[in-house]
Amino acid sequence: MRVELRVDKPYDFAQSMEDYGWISLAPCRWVEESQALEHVQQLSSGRVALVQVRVTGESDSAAHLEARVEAAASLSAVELAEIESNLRWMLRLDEEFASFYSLAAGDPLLWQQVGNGRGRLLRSPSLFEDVVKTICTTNTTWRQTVGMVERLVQFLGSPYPADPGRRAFPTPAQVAAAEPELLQKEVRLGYRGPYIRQLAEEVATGQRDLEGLKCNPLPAAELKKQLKSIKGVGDYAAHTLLMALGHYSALALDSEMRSLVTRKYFNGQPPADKELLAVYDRWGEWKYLAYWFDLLT
DNA sequence: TTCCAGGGGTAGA
DNA sequence: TCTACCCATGGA
Repeated sequence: MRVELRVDKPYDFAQSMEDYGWISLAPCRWVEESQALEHVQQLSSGRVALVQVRVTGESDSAAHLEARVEAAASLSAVELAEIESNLRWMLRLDEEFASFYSLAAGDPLLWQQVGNGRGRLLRSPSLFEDVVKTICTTNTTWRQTVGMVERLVQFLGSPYPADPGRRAFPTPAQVAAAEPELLQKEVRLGYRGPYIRQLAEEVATGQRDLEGLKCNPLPAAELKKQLKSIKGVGDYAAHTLLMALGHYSALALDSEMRSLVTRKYFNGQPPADKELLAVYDRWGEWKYLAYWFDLLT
């Protein structure tokens, strides 16, 4: 089965996949030989599919992608539509970057980085998955983050029938049903375990509508307030998640940003946070992306 | 041993 | 609003 996807140019698919660490987190995987994003998805029907996305061509104004879908049995039109919608969200194919590009065009160094179509940073199909992954990046190393997410998927996610070693990201109900001891001793989430389990419970019982925030017209400040009401989500995580929701006006200040900005703009002398953040003031609504590609430069 | 990683919760001022 | 202190885990 196949799903066709179209996105306005400029768009550099392979580079965009590489640009955000989520590509290294289960159940995502980059397949070098075929230059494809591989992803295991559990659909609302409960069925699990293996999806491979790659570029097939381009026209004057658009890039064309194709997703090959494999599942135990053939999927319904509704299920394929869900996969298409998941992929459009994950790759941000419907986000508008024109004003970012026109601003970036005024900065030769940044333009050199993003002009060919970067900026559509990878995200997860559900906000639940992005919140959990983001909490797993706090106060730890990237290496441990990769391990925590991998074990969450392996211990709790539903298997892809044809290759049970591949699993989908666990649903809120699956995480909520997990024994706290499993999250602690096997998944090794550390003190994050109770936060993640509590969130899963809130979402699974309908107490918290996370996915409703995805297409919510609320201003960023209000979204931030709701995100910060999740235990384990502070300023850094909330700003990372605002980025996931398509709001780039807030910077996620972490040890990495601190060290980059201190080195690059303050001669190695650590500035106050206010001063540090002010470096990107002129980018207004696009601060996050301006910083992100400054980091990758 | 101690420190600290792509921080955050809590209590006390 | 700001500050100290605590929090699991694992590598340096």
